[in-house]
Amino acid sequence: MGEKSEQKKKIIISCARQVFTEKGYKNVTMKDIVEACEISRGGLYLYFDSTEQIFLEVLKLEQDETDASLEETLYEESTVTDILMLFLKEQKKEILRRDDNLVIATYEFFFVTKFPKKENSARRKFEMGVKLLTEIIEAGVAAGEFYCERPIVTGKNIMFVLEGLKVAARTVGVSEKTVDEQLLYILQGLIYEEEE
Amino acid sequence: MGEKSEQKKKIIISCARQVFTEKGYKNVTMKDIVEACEISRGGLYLYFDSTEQIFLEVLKLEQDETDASLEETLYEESTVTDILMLFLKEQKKEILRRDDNLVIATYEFFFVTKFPKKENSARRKFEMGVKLLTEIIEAGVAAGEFYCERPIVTGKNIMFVLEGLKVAARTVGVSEKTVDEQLLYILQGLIYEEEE
Amino acid sequence: MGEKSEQKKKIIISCARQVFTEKGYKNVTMKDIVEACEISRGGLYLYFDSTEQIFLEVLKLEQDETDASLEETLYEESTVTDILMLFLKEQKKEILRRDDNLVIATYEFFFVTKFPKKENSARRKFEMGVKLLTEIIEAGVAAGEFYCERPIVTGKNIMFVLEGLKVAARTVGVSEKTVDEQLLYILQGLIYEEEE
Amino acid sequence: MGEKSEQKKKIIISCARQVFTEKGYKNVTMKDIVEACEISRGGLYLYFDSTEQIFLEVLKLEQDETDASLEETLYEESTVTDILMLFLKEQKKEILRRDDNLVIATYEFFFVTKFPKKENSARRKFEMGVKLLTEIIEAGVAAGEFYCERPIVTGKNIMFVLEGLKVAARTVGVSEKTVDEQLLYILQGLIYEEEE
DNA sequence: CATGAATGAGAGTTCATTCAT
DNA sequence: GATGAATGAACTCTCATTCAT
Repeated sequence: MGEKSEQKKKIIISCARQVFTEKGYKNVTMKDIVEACEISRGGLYLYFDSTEQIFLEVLKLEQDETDASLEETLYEESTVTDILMLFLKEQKKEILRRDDNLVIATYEFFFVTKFPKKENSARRKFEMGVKLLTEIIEAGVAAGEFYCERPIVTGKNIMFVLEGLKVAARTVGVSEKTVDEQLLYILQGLIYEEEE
Repeated sequence: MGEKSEQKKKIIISCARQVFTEKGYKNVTMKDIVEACEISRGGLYLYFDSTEQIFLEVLKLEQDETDASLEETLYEESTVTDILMLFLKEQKKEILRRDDNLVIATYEFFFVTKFPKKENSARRKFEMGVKLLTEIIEAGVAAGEFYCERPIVTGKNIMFVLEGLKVAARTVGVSEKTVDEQLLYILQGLIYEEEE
Repeated sequence: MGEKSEQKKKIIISCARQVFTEKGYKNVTMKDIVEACEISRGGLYLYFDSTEQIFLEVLKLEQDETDASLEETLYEESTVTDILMLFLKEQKKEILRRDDNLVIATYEFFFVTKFPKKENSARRKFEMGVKLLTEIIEAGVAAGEFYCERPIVTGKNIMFVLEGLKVAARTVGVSEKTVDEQLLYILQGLIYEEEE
Repeated sequence: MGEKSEQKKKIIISCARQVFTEKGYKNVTMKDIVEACEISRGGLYLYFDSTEQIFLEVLKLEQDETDASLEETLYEESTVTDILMLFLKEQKKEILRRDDNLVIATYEFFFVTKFPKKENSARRKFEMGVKLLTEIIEAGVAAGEFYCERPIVTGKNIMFVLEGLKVAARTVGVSEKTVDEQLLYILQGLIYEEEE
């Protein structure tokens, strides 16, 4: 497959992403994707063999983009607290976002497929989150902005809270107020409070 | 429907529960349930119209049982800390449980079905968790065992962490060590530390 | 599946037989059979999973019928020569029969499927033919009607000639005259000629 | 089409022959041939429109080669019996040959295609076999080596036996011993036995 | 001439749902 | 009420064939 094919592949992945966003993972058929791409039935099979394969590519693309945007924006901020707040703000967006949103499909996917533990991109994403938070916290402690005894455990804790919020938002429902409340709670748990 | 019918319905729900436990929500077909119940194809339709309906009943049953068992066991303990620890221990079991386990199916279900907000039993369960934790925390504060400024927010926070752990255990994988670490972290965040 | 199902199965096999007769083996699709049976698409799958399975049943039925008819008719004759002639006459019919005829489909089937040597019904049929001929010849020799040194080898030889005629009739074409000529040749090779 | 095209055509036919040898006739798709030839999909259609057309060319090539080799080798032998034995030995090879072998595909082809009687190369081959055998037998009779009343009928008979063996070898299975037995039987039927 | 991406008809298969018994 | 055979819509996947480049 030449360059052109790569181009086409990307278009398919992009259309498919939209479909997964709307219907989740398991509900999506090859036919859905065919129709979304305005491609022929057989045409799709030239590039991909199954919805699973396509979804994996969607995830890969997703990850690359996330990685890039994180790096880019985070380190422009001045204080560690600002960085953390920016991170949490991004998370808030992802938690509450209703429209363009792969979160559900991703959960479904990892629930259902017996994923080969390595190459599990969700895990990578989670671990990167923990690492990032840990670094931020450590930097904050060093800068005298934060108080934290075990940054790694706290980092993980925050990631679990965020994960819980994401899921809850899509199952039981979570109000923006609740999200704000929780993010503030996280922040306050870290910020050094002199009066204590 | 007479008594006999009620009886039959219960049998179906019980068999179906097993199926959902094994295959999640979306993967389960009416055929699967028919086979598990050793009932006739048409017979099943006398009681239920869809897997969705059946799953809702499974959830309802589940809830009743959970409610009952919670009430029962919790208030036998002596100290508030003990009660909290017992609660967390139960949660740990649910987080790590691999075999008999409706968690995945439940998530899937609430992801996919545009749930009628009322009657959302997952929400009720979550809220009950928050309420229980809040009560425990308040009792703990009153007893001088805990320190906590806003019990409700902390209660929610704990529930989100637990939710995050549950999901993570089924997607990216979570070790028992990590679970213990997080539960301990929760506990330590509450217990009044005099030296501070 | 109860008795009624058995009934239905037989109807399907019978319709399918017709289809195989007309189109050979490989050309037949499940759809063809569905249409021939005037059954629903899914209905067929209640009874059979593949054309292969159906064809095997057709063959089985075929065999049973052949076995029965052979036994029945053969032993009514008076002299061994008459018996042999009757057998050959039957074979002639099968060689030349153009209309109701599974021969081609059967060859195709055994060409293409890597048949489990045992359970190969074509083999059984061939061997039964050899056995029958051998017995006839031996009886003929005993009765002083035939001359033959090694009845088994001759029996096989005759079966191979008949096999060759059958195939040739369906590939290169064989005239009735040629068939008669060959059958006569076989007969003359056996009948004791005193003048020699 | 120029010389170059002829060249290409031959390459295609040669590759296709290999494919037919491995998969029979009906199982071969244009795709298979495209892949075997390492030619482009569209390219193949410049030369041939269907697998049928290609197979016909394969057969033609086959025939030319067979013709040539027969002529060449046969008439080097000294006695008629030797010539016949050589012929039968060649046939034995073809009967038992498992690997490089178009026999099955050829049968399949002539079963399925409603062959235009003329241009039926299988028929030509069969008739050439009969003619050759008849000549050999007649020569043998003239030389006093064979005894035979109607050489043409006997020639046909031998061809039918060989045909039967070929088919049987590919359907019900035939041991080498059986082939030898039959070839010997043919030979003994011809050789003049003085003691009689 | 040559390429190979694209098309769409059609085969195989599964399942929710109905309905005569 | 209960049964399970039957239906047909929908999905997956393959391949002969075309056509812009």
